[in-house]
Amino acid sequence: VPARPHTSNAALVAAARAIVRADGVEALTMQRVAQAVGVRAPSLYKRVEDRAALVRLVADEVAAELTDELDAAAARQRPDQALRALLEAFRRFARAHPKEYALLFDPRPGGTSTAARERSSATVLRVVGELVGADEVLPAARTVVAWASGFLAMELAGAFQLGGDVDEAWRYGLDHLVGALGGRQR
Amino acid sequence: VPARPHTSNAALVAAARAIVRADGVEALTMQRVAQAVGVRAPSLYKRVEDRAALVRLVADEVAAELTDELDAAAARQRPDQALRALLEAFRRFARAHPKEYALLFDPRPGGTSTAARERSSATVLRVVGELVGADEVLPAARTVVAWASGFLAMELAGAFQLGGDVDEAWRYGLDHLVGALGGRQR
DNA sequence: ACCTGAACACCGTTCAAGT
DNA sequence: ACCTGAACACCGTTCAAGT
Repeated sequence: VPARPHTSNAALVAAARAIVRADGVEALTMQRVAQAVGVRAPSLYKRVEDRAALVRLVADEVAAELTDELDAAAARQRPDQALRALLEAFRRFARAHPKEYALLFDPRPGGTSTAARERSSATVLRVVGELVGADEVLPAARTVVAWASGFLAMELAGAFQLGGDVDEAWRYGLDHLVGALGGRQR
Repeated sequence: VPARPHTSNAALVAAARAIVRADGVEALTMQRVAQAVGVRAPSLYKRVEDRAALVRLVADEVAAELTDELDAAAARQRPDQALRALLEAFRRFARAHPKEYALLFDPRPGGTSTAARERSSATVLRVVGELVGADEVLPAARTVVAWASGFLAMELAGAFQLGGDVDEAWRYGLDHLVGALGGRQR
């Protein structure tokens, strides 16, 4: 007598993501996911290799959404405005979904799949490339992403502890960085 | 009959740090520290509040060493050269002690004490302040630290996967950032 | 075909009992 | 004063047994 499924892969990922959204990756335990979908923990291994694979599924979903928002925001005419809009969208997403965003830049088990990484890289490379040209696009994109991800890691961790206006610091970095990459001319 | 100590606080921190250096924070378990200093895990709680406190002790030690190296490197005449030297020292330290460095920018339990944070902030603020002036020092320092820490988080995580020269990307960011903050005009 | 309880090897932490 | 074994409440994961 074959047993009927009590859950589905989609329900698994949805439950896992809800836990990450609420309490962060470290709260994503197999037992908690199992409880959320109405089975016992060992049953999850019928649907997913291990915990790291489940984390990866959530990370890929989040990465896809982030990429969509970056794409939409960067649909501007002038390259410097497109880059500014992309970076603003990046920060908006990170602040709106802090725990899910943190997942994307977490080096531990899980991490984003290479496919998801490539898709989001493509958007940034296109926008930065239009601003600085093909010769410099790779180092320029790395500079921009390093700054933005570093800034948000610190902002979300509450690492800006010396007072002052965090929005002002973001704007300052954005202005100087986009300016240095060629946003001044034209 | 009072029992004689089998270990010391210093030995505890030294053992904990050796584990972090070798295998990263996630390998720092109470049992492994206990084994390294020759006692059982429960005994550690006579010397340290809990695991997070032990992590913090290691982080503070690492932060102090990093600050020393930043201070030494930034002892230059021209502000732009001092900032460049400080950032090069930052990257050198991170690459020489990747696991210990990662501890400093890890938001999880532990983290650096506020005292250690203030000491390293002071160095960066002084150097950046000499370059951009008092008005802009806070946002400028945040821009620089965000970029450098973001870059190293990605470099150490192996997140630069599109090929190209990582050293070139670092130099590109350094040049454009220091340039944008006033390093052009001498 | 899927779900389960029981088990294993780990965690951090507490605490009464030893010396 | 310090150390210990035993215990508790967790983890992830495996697997034989159920339906």
